[in-house]
Amino acid sequence: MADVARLAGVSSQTVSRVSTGHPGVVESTRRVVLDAMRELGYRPNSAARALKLGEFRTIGVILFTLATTGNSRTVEAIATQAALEGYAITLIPVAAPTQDGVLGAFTRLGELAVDGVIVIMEVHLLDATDLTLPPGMPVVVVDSDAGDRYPVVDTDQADGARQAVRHLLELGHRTVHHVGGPAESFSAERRAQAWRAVLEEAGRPVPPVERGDWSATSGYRAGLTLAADPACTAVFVANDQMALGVLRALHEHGRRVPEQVSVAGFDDIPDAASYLPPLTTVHQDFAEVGRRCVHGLLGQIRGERITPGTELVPTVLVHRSSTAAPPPAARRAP
Amino acid sequence: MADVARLAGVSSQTVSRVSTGHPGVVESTRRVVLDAMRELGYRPNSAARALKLGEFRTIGVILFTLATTGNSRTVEAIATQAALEGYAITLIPVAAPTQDGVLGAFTRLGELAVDGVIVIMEVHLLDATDLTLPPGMPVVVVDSDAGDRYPVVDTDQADGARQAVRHLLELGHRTVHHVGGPAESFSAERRAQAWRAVLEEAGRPVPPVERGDWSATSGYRAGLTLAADPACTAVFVANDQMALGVLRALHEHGRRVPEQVSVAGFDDIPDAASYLPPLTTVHQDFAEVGRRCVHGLLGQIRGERITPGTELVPTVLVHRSSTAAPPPAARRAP
DNA sequence: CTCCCGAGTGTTTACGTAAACATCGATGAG
DNA sequence: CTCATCGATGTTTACGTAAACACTCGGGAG
Repeated sequence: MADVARLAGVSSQTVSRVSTGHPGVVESTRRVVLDAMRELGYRPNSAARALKLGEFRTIGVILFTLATTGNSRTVEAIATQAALEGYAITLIPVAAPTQDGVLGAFTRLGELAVDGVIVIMEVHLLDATDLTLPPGMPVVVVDSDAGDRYPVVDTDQADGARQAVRHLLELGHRTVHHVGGPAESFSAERRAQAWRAVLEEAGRPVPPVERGDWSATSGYRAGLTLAADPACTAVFVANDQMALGVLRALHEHGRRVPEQVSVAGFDDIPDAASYLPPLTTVHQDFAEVGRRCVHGLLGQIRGERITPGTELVPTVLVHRSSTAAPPPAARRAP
Repeated sequence: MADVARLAGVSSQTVSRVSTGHPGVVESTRRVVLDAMRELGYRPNSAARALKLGEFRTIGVILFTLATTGNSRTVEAIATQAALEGYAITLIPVAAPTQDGVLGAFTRLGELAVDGVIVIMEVHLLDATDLTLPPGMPVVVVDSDAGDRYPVVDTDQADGARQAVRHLLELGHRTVHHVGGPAESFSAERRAQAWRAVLEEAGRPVPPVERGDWSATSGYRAGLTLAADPACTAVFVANDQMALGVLRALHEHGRRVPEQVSVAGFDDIPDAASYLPPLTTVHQDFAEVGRRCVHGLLGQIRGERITPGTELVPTVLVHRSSTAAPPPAARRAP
């Protein structure tokens, strides 16, 4: 900066004013400074700037994995929105979904140059670990029921599940089976709860839940059990990838979808439209989740009061070809 | 830090020595300082540290999107490996795959606190834009043919494609059709070139290439054309998601896979094992790509000489159920 | 006993920036 | 003509840290 000032024949403070876009610099001076900057290839040192300003203009994102569609799309949305607001994103991967792993990530966070954190993680693990967020660190949580302590942004899991299950009941199915996500997942839990609630409300029997780990392979395993049950005419699967596995299991056992069995998923990943058959599923608006996370976090960073509570992003059921009325034999007597 | 020093009754320099783990501090002193740190909730200011040391211990990653499996898995591998080395990852999303978008990302990069960059991007766009990497900024490129100017790490696209096409020929198919990725993609281009080369080498006819944009939907469109061509008995698709679309198109037109048409993909995304039928595909080792990127970049950061050239990560063909010998009528006369 | 050495700790300084304050010159009102 | 005012620019300072150097003190060699 001093070099630029010397070359431009001004003080370093004027260079600073130009580089931060402050007003009160006459156009001719500004031009000279910009030329000098270009000539010397000057670029501001962000460490010094951060030291001076006390802020990094960076947001940390703590998560387990980018391998699930939901996470990677949420992160992308967060990154895009943050960039729009002039913030960068620092990824803090948790090595393993264990207490130690989480603890390690939070320790690293403490040493990291971030103004706030977005935590994409089941709250169970947050609780199990006696992690200490650096005091005063703004935080927003995704995919968790920590609404009583932190601001939480999340997809309206329950409503999405309700829409899917009601849709299947309205088609005339006597009841709806469920392939759930891992028990530790709060999203999975809420989808399962809503499924159960709709069935109970309608006075329908509640079949036992099959469980998977979100992967297509685990969905396939669950599907094998369902395919063997002739009473099963409708399945609500907790995500699209497991639904893919369920479709495969049903297909391999000669149970046609949707003629004999209806299948509905959750997420509406792009591939779902190309499944065999194209999947009816609950569409999640990941971009909106990302947007609200960043908005809430920047609010805190700018000093707004922290308001715990959960912000829900609405979902919408996308009808495709994997759901239909049950075969006549299985139809419920009126 | 001054407060800690006062409480511990030592100089701030001793606090610094403790916090950076320098030797030459006697155990008793160390303990007192650590206690003081804990009591005051001290954590080092990374901006000041970065300013003093002239390094941020952060790597920037520039990419278009996390929506493709390849990108998100590569990023995850990079993040994990970087964390192991004590580096954080800053994501720099490119708003739009246009020159302006790329330029914007590189401009932001200039102001960002990073010690080096990993660019996950087609080199075409790098070239089209007159972007200026900050001089002296270490860089590693993925998915590009910039090997003459930058160090490049990439999957061995050509060999993977060769394996897939040869496998199909060995099964007895007269030739192999191809559904390629977008023309701007270097990966897509190399897969297509290798496909063509194998066919020409074997003296087989080279059918026209169908093109998609990596999405399942675009694969479906390409598949519709192929399904209408009775001479088509084998297809090599440039990624698994498009292969999913091709499978759907073939299925809807009553062409059975693999009895009538064989399909091979590229990527080996986890879902591919659950397609109908499970997909034969080329497995990419994204984790290894990420590892080598970080390794190469850290080498540069530590001052090793830059060695342009491409490092190829091997691939392996995974045999599943979507490929088989062609129907007798289509079999090639010996 | 003296001197030197080295381990342990303290003091000084600089990293690059921007806020706060100081200065300067031109303009317009009285 | 003088002086207050205001816009443009310069000077000083502090942000929190760690390297470089300085100092102290105990112990061993001569």
